[in-house]
Amino acid sequence: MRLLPHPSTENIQLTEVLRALSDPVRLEIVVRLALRGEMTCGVAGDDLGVHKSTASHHYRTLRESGVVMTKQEGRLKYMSLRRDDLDSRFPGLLDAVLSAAGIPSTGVPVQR
Amino acid sequence: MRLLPHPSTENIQLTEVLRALSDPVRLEIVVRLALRGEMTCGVAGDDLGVHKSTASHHYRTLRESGVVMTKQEGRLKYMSLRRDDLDSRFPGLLDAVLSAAGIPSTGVPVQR
DNA sequence: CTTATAGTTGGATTGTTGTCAAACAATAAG
DNA sequence: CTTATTGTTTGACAACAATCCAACTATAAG
Repeated sequence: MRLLPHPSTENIQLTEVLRALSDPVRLEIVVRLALRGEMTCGVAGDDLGVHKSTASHHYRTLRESGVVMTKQEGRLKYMSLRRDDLDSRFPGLLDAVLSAAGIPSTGVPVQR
Repeated sequence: MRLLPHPSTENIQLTEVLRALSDPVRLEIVVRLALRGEMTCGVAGDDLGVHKSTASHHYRTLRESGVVMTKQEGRLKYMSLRRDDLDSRFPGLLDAVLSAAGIPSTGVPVQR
């Protein structure tokens, strides 16, 4: 199992995250990851309406911005949302975006 | 007093808002508006390190994406954050972004 | 009317981005 | 070893975006 290069939590930049999320194709990938959890690139990129190489570029943008974590197992690559990292760095941001994108709230701790 | 063309609340698009907020110059303008409330373009764009025409383009991007409202009075143009519109369309999003950008929470109703 | 102020517009430039297609790399399976 | 699968890389291209400068518009003030 190999891990690909990712930014550390403290190096995740707000504007880069917002930019990563501002593309409809990437946002759809993020929504899928939020709904169904970790999945392979193939599944995440299925029926997106773009070429697989285009999708691959989007995976990279999402990884380099710190939005997703990717690990390789065999010939598959598994992507997952970096929920905890994003929540700790930018509390409430991911939930607000997912909710705005039509996803039911995920029961993240309420701030009192 | 004149109003410039703005998207209606229901026509504010999530990806456009995220894109508008993903530029450091525009995010700084938004932060200023959040901290100090309505202000003229001149004040909002002071000391941003970009030419005034560049700032003007950013005002337009912010307005067309639905992030700010602009009204003209005399020879001045006043910009303000469309807080209520953004909150109603994408609850929690603006607060999360502002908080991530280093602004103290603004006492928006806690979700229970 | 002339001048100053506030901001926009258009052109030019430079760099970035989203896309596809084709070639490639790496792993797994026969 | 050969073939199939999964995903990346490279090149090309068109569209877009950020920037500056200069010219412009509109209002206000003298």
